Amino acid sequence: MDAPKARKPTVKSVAIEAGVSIATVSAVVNGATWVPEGTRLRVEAAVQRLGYRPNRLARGLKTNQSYTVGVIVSDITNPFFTEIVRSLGLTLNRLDRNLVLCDSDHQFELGRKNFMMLLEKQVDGIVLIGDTVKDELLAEHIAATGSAPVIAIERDYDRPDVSRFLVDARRGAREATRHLLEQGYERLAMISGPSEGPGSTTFSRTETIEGFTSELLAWGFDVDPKMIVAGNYRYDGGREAMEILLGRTHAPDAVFVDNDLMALGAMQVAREHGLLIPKDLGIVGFDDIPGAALASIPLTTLSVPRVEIGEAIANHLLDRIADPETCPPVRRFFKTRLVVRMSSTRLQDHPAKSQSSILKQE
Amino acid sequence: MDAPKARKPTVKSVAIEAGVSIATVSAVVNGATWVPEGTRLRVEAAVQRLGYRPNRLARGLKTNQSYTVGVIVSDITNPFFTEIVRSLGLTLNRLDRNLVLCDSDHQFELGRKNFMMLLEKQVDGIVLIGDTVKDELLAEHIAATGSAPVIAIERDYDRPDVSRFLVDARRGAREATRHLLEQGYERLAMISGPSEGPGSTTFSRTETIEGFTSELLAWGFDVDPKMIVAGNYRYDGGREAMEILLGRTHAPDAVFVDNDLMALGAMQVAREHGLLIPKDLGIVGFDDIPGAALASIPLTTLSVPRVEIGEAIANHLLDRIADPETCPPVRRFFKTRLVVRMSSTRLQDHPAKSQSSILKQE
DNA sequence: GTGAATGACTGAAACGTTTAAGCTATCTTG
DNA sequence: CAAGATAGCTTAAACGTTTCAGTCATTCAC
Repeated sequence: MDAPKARKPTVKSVAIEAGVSIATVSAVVNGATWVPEGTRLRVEAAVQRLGYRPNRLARGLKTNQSYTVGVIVSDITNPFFTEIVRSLGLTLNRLDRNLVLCDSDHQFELGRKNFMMLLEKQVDGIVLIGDTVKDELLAEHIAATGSAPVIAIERDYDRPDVSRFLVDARRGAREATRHLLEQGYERLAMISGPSEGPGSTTFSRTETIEGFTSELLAWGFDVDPKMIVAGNYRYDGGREAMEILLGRTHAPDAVFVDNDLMALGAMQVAREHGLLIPKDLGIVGFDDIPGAALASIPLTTLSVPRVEIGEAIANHLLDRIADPETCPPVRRFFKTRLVVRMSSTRLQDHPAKSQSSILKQE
Repeated sequence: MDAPKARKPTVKSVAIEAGVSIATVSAVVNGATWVPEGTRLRVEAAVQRLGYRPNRLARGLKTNQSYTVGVIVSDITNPFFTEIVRSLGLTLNRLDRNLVLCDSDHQFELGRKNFMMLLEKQVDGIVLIGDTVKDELLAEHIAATGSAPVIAIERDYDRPDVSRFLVDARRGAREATRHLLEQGYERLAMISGPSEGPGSTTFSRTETIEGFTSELLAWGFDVDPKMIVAGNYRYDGGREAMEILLGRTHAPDAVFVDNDLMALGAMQVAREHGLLIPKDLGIVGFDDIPGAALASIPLTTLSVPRVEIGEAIANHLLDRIADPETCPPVRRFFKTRLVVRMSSTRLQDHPAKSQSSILKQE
């Protein structure tokens, strides 16, 4: 009466079509070597004819591998994270794996939900970007048998069983601070990550603060804790922090900011206050997101090898998945590179420097 | 001798632990109503004790739903796409679904690979962002029985079975063009998407060109096809296109650009050529990415409701998954909103306008 | 010409779920 | 009190794979 309610083709239908057993079909599909040319072609023809595609869910159930890795990122909108995720995803795709993306929206609660979900989905590995997954969670679930390997970036979990891919933020911070001092700035301030809640436990936060203060001390300055104000790693957080700094009786003449998003916000506020950049105020950011170079005043910043990090994570993860024994967790560091742009170059006679205040608008 | 090689707990282990059948465990886990308080608590206790978490792969295999939707995006790095994906992902998470992200890197070949992979992974739905998935592919695989619903944005696939969430780019383009003309610009040019290859079949590309030309014609200008040059929707493409335009004997005094990334690139080139923006050259972009407002000269652009689009996609997709009959594919439009900033306001006496050329640097 | 080895293939169990159908004891109803 | 309904549970078959242990010819070594 009506068209035969065709179901999706399976190994079974292919087997029947090709006149072999399902085991043979499976062998052909998975490229076993023992199948002779003749049968192989017969099976392949059947596959073609029926448009058969293996069901990866079923395969995963049997082989206990989902060929999927999960990523939990606190905010995919942060260009720094976006590029890492992209590089990671492209590399995984190349290696025939998929990436399920969870944005935890800076919330512990979502981070938790995402983490659970990924485990239930039997992901082969988990990449944590940001610090919205608390370590209790990790403790609880890595201890469980057969857990997927975990790689964290941006957070130095104190567990030997999670790999950490970190940026040498302390060295970077010292370099940035030194640069500002060399440019003749004298009242340095810093805008860092939040002091509590999500973002407060990032590796970068503590390390940059230490780098900043130790460099200042090395130059004989003393460090006023009031000059280190907490932001939230977002644009508006940079704005708020800068407002606070400019409200101080002894306002800074330079500020080192823990990420570019906040640096951009801070810069904007400074200009709204009528400050000339870099003359009245020097700014150095962190991350070197695309927007840094394109800002009204191009932003001096610490560049981080994002593509390299993404690829390294993917490769390490797959190595660990393949054989956790021969590939133990690592704690690897990536170096930053100071990219000097206009926002901090008071000494070199930059053509635009003296007039930059004219730019302030709105 | 050695520790009992504990496996991951399953319904079975829970059943044994609680002294009931696996069917009962399943019932409790899935919140069936018929299980009396007593047994329910007993089972829940067992779940707790063993740390049981259902295996979603197995569940998916049985129920034929993976609780996962796939996204293929031509470049997640484009902030416009990033925000849509984010909104989509957050909404899906809220509805207890995951999102597997595939970046096709502007390549048809990757788009194809990703599409196949997603189908094999039995995703419940596919969202196409960009045009790296060719329609032959869709034709071939949607025709197949039991295919997942597909939603496209940025590309108006000519198939009644795919939902399309589009931006009313023509109307937007007309509004942008009118705005430029009202500001007194007279030699308008346009930078659009690529004329062939990936990007060339986006809805926006043809629609903006039509909107642009029809508005010009309505004002009595005639349209020189040479004044519409193809970019690639990326920053560098905007730069190249602008170089071409500025090389023309009759260089334009205003340019409407099909997306902000290219607009930013174009703006940069114009300034490197010593042009004053908006005095010598007016620019209007499309998308209103965060960077647009923060650019050296804040960019006039057409704002698109990204968060709303992401949410709408998620909701529609889940409706379609739940019941394809009562929820047929749709073709929905979203309106743009012209956000006027400095890059195009020649008439209003903007404080910074006359000096903006000073800014050019590097 | 026997036994072993090889080549080509198949049967069936298993992976962890869901779910329809069945079963038993108790409760209702007339 | 018989017949049916219901509550509370279990059995077992699926879902689409992979894979291990066979099977059955054929070939090979001696």
